Amino acid sequence: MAEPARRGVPEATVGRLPAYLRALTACAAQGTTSISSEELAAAAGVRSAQLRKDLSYLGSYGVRGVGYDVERLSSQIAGELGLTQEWPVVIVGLGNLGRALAAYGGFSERGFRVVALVDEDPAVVGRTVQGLTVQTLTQLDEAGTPVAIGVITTPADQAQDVADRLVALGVRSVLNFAPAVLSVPPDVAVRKVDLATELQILAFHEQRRAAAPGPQEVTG
Amino acid sequence: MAEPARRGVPEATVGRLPAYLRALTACAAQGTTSISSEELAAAAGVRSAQLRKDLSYLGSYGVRGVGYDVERLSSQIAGELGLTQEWPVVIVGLGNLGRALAAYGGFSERGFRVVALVDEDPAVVGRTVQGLTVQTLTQLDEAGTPVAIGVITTPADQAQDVADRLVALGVRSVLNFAPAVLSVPPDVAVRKVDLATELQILAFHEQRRAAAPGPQEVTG
DNA sequence: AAAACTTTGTGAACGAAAGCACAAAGCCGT
DNA sequence: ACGGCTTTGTGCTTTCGTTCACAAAGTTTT
Repeated sequence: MAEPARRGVPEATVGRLPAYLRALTACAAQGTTSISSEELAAAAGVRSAQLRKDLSYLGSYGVRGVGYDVERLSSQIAGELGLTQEWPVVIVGLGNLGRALAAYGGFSERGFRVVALVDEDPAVVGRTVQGLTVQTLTQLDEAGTPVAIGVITTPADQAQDVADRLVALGVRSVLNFAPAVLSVPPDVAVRKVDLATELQILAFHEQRRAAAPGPQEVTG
Repeated sequence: MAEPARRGVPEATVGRLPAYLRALTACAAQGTTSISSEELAAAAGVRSAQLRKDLSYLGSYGVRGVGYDVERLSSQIAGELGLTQEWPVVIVGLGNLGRALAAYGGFSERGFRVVALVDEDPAVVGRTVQGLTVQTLTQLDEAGTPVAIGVITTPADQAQDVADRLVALGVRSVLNFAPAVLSVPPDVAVRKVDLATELQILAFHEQRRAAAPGPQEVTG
């Protein structure tokens, strides 16, 4: 097991690793112990050449003529994604979306634990949601709870302020659901999920279909 | 106003148009009537050169030495995105996320109207949520309600079946929140929003920080 | 009216990502 | 042990996206 030359996994590859991991997990659940790049690629919705190239960035974990060991590749990817440890997550903004996320089981399922819920509305602060007492950002700060990832589900006009305070708290990874452009220090990672944007992109294609016939696939 | 040579706006550009539109709307609300590419780019979180190139795909709507007319550019982008008409949306799957989306005001705000809510759970079917009666996919089919965009918020194992039935219903744009790879005909547009994937990508960067110091920005 | 200044629009350079195609490497049957 | 078969890993090519840098085009000042 030589040290793989992992100088820089391309961002596009990183974006696909979760899909590979999910497909592998499904395979393992079915009892499959070995899988070819062709099969795994199909399960993950990519081309086999792309899958092999992606995996090559992590090192050589396949066996020529056979394929990949499901168990081995799973733990390799999980390790690469940092899922061997639990990351503490705070959800800021307990509106409809924030509450839905708090209730979502997908967090704990794989390496993430919601350790705090934050809102500034006095009508919500102090209440218990999903077994956690809702607190203010100030209270979270004073409590000194370690937090790695911040999920922002506040209205857009509060998002920047929340982001600033999260960064001050030591959070260096932010998942932003608010429709706002966040400006953060360069060592902070921000990912944006925006429902309205997605719908508008779909509307663009819907609109174009009306004008110019001819099928076209759209990938995320 | 010559016909712009709009043979193919790049997908990457389409993905940024909503952000531009949002920034322009904010400007208009502040009373700004004209804006330079530099300012608008800053508001949208991109480089000015990229903004200008993006806009150039839609045609020339700026004035050299001055900038862009906020009102004019807004309606140009809105038209390009197909936001001049209302798109009927159906939400399938009324779990936590589905209900949160149903309650979310962001739909109607800009050209989208939720016309139906669908679930297969008998305990939910027939109930009224956000002023709409929850129905089954079969009922939706029989009712013949026109639907352009389908939002899937079911568990992963039901997503493909739902997608198939939506496509059969005439839906050609799908927004998929379920962690599953959907296979659809080539003329159907699919966009995927996956919380777990986003968190895992953040975990990757969080993990890498521990190993290799040195700041790096991450864009969505 | 002409000079000075500002900002757009875009050709060209650059870089990242995707896809192709095949040699290398391992299995299996004889 | 060896030949044939399968599948990986990867150099090369092509496509796509971003950034640079500047001429063209407009505004403002004198």
